[in-house]
Amino acid sequence: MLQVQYIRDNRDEVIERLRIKNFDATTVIDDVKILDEERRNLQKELDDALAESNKIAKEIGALYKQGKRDEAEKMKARTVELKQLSKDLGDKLANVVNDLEAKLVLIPNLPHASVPSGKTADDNELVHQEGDVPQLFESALPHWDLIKKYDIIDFDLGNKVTGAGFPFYKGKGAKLQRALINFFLDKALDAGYTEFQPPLMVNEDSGYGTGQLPDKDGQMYHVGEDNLYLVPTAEVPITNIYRNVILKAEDLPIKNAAYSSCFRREAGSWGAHVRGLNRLHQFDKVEIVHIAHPDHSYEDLEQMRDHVALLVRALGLPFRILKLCGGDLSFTSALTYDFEVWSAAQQRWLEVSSVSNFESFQANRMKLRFKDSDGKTKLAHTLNGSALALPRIVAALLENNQTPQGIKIPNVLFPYTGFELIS
RNA sequence: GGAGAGGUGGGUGAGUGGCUGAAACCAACAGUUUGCUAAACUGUCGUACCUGUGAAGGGUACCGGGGGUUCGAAUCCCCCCCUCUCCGCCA
Repeated sequence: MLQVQYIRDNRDEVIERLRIKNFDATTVIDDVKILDEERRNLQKELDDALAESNKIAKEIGALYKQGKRDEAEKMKARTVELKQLSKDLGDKLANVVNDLEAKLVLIPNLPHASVPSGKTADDNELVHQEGDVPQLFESALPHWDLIKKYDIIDFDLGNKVTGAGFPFYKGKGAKLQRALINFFLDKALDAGYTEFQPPLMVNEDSGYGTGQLPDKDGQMYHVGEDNLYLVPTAEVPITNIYRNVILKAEDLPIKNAAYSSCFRREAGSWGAHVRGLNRLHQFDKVEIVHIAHPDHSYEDLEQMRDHVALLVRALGLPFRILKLCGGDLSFTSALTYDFEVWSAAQQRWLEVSSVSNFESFQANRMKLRFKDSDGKTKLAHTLNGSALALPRIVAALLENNQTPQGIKIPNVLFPYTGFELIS
């Protein structure tokens, strides 16, 4: 969430920039200003009342020591009043703070100055495209048929054992998964990332920290018995490592990478366009997370973008990079690049990575700060991106690389798969 | 699952009702000394909010979380959470 102080000092600018996200913030910002002023006034009154209480308590203590019981008893009358007063003020203050918070969480992150205006995904800006679109032979199949033909991924078994969206990977399909994960992780290590294996369940505080809670709780699987959530992405545990932490400036940037299974309920988002591997309840992903100095976070973003491009390129997949327009940008993001690979049999682009700079939006919520060289404690910037998400990469690989003889594995994966063809 | 112990500042750890936002030590930072390193010495050394706003200064809150007793709570009482140890079970 945004910092109150920033809103207070830059009202018009905030409203103006949020227009890019097609968000009219006028009312909520003015509410925030009013509530914030109320909060400060109440705070002052409360502090004054408590200060007087403290002073009297000290005097009473002193009087008791001198044996002046009567005088002490007399002073107690005022403390009764003050106690009631501070209780009332405290209650009022708590209410105002609650209302203020409730308003603040409604305000999206400010888009970066370079974000194009626009309403839908059609307005996203194409910033890069490379690779040749493969020409498939006559009897080429979409991946959901290929996986059956070669018996490498089994949705029916998943349906039987768990339910829709939980496939089994078998034989060379399973090996291919493992190969991709290891390939992605090795590349991350080459690029200077620290590898983590995070817990696959997180507590409530972590859900709030990265913003899945309170709004998007329906998207996570909840283990009620222990009040834990299955991670929708490794971003959640990896970023929450730094919740309530004050780092040193020289620690930045922190670059972490983690492979994890990801669990998403995807309630209400199923349809014809999400066949096969296009959308799953459980999938695998390698995630990269940066904690960056505010002055350099956009350099980090470019670095991450380059890293993801390197991965897709190495796999030989035609891809394009889009800069999301204001309307398509997520609530929490300031700037996002989407990576899409061409899926030859489906004849469509599939999103395989989303690389975002959240600036201090997440950091403010989870109190992720650092001590800068000027001695001041400031909010850090958080960034993350997929590097990469497996299922759609697999879908594109299968479709694009199919030949009458079988599916060709990209060269870079040979050392990991141990085979060159799925036949 | 059973039994017990415990949660205090970056760390160790003192503190059982007012003189404690918190001893001491360690770490860290700055400086003095120094051919270099080390050592020694000196100083600084929590966070948030309000006020002031160039800084300083002042006020309030925070000793796992919440509530209560009291003029006054890290300290007493109640509830909750978490961690550790031993036993049992077990990948």
